[in-house]
Amino acid sequence: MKEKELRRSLAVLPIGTVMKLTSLTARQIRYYEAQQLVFPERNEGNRRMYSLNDVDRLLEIKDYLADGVNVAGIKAIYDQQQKAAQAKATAQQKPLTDEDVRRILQDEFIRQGGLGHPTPGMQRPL
Amino acid sequence: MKEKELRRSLAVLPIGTVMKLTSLTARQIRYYEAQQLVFPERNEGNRRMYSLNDVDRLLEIKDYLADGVNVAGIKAIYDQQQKAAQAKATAQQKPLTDEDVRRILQDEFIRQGGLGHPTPGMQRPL
DNA sequence: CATTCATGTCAGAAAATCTAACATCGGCGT
DNA sequence: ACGCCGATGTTAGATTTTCTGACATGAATG
Repeated sequence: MKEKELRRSLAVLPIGTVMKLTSLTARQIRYYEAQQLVFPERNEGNRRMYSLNDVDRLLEIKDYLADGVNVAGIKAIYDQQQKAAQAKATAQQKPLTDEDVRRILQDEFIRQGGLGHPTPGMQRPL
Repeated sequence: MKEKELRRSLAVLPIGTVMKLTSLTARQIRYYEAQQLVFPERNEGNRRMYSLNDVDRLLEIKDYLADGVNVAGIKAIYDQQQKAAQAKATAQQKPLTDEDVRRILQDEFIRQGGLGHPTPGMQRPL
């Protein structure tokens, strides 16, 4: 079940796609980031890249706002959650080793090659 | 299990992302399309948009090529598969109605709002 | 050696995204 | 009523990404 989590947290979506998936405007999405509600990555060219988890979170934010919760409230909720999660993580140390991550990355979603640009000549030997 | 299929076939990835996920160059990806091995969608601005299924297929193509199968061979394989799938589809008619699709779209991945841009004022009534 | 296949590279145009600034609009306290 | 603030709209100019089309190349092959 670990590769699914990785997949969902891979930042692969540009803001245009996220706009369509959430029906939010770019303005809104960037504003929520400025308010520390989402934390998209940036690609080499400084463009925001979102994961499926980010999309989920944006949809959540939209729900909260529609329910009358303001941005500060939402941030408080997330800060709360994060503190709880952190405590839990501290409890059960070392749940996933670097070795695990490497193995997973070489798996289905990113098979032979994947994100770590291999040298151009790299090919399965025979 | 149907929404997973939909998710995987949603065209949400720009070519830059696909390049990273597959370690293919834009040139290669476009060439495979010209050779009818993949069929990305286009967005309103004519940019290619890929689904996770497309990524899988590109990784497959990469494997085939590494194994010495040329593009014509790969195309033959896919044409074959498609013919088989089509026959099967003809056999069991109407496996998924438009209604089903609509219901699924309104579900998890694209929840309230989703792709079908609702009017700006649209909000859950109270 | 001339072709063909798969890919590289380049140029110019168009689309997408970025930041920063200013505008608007609804609610709310005074 | 007034002014403030939170959330969003809009615009401008710059930068990045992607597009198509053309020409180049290296390996294999007849």
